Amino acid sequence: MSFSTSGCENMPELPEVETVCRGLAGHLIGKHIVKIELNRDGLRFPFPSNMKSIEGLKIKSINRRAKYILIELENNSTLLVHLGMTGRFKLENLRGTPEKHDHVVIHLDDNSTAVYTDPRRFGIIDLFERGQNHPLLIKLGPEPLSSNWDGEILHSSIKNRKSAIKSVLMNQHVVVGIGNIYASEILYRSGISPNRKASNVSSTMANRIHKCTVEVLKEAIDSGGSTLKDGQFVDVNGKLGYFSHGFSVYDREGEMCKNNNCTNIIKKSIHQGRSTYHCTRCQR
DNA sequence: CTAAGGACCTGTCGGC
DNA sequence: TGCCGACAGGTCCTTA
Repeated sequence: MSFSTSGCENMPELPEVETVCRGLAGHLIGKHIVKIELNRDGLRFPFPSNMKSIEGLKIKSINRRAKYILIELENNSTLLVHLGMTGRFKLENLRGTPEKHDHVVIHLDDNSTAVYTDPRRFGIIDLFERGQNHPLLIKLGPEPLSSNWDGEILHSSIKNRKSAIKSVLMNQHVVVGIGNIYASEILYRSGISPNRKASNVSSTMANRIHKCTVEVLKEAIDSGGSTLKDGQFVDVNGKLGYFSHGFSVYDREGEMCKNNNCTNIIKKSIHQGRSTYHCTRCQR
């Protein structure tokens, strides 16, 4: 029995990474890593030379920081994983036929495996010791769903920025976890144009963005979590979460605004080379 | 410090 | 059918 669905794309923003973490946690915690199989030298960065040192260690917990998955092991080691654009995990009770982009296979003591697959190889897998600060984690901004972030903090961190609010929301130094899809979704719900200069976002607007960010991300996590629970498709992919959630504006160019009294058509524009979607009437 | 653009990769899709 | 460019959900690095 395999727990992975096949042929799925991956879409890792905070809710998807959170869903992956929960899926991994349910299957990995308490097990020992008997072998780690590396099928290439690295992904975006070379794998650390001491990767084999985690063989024999027990998996204690799995946490998320921003879009990073942190697999905490015995011996104070932490396996850090970033899914990039196309990374995903497949959980297999018995190792199936290797697929083309299966780069890392974690073999567990019950003969199951967790397989990291990533066609574009923008992902990251690294190892670091607790007490150390991993360089990729140091400069990250606050977690959007924590008490370390609110409308006032957002307002003060963006009030001098000249870029469009959409670009700033995706800046992981300002707040973590928001990517290209949820940036559009959050601003739509906030009623704020993605083109608005961040410095022109008032305190009131910043509070609205904060509230809508929390709502949008939590709803997405909930829909991802519900797909994990049904047992039939215990998938650490995240696609199911997106599917059952549905988007209000993302990828809806030319379609009707979903706001009840609005008959406008969703427009597509480009910020920093990334597609943005919004309603010019509902968002100002 | 901020902002903009290129770079890293493969796969897919639409147009000719 | 084949080729070619555009584009895809991330983020680091360089340059101004």
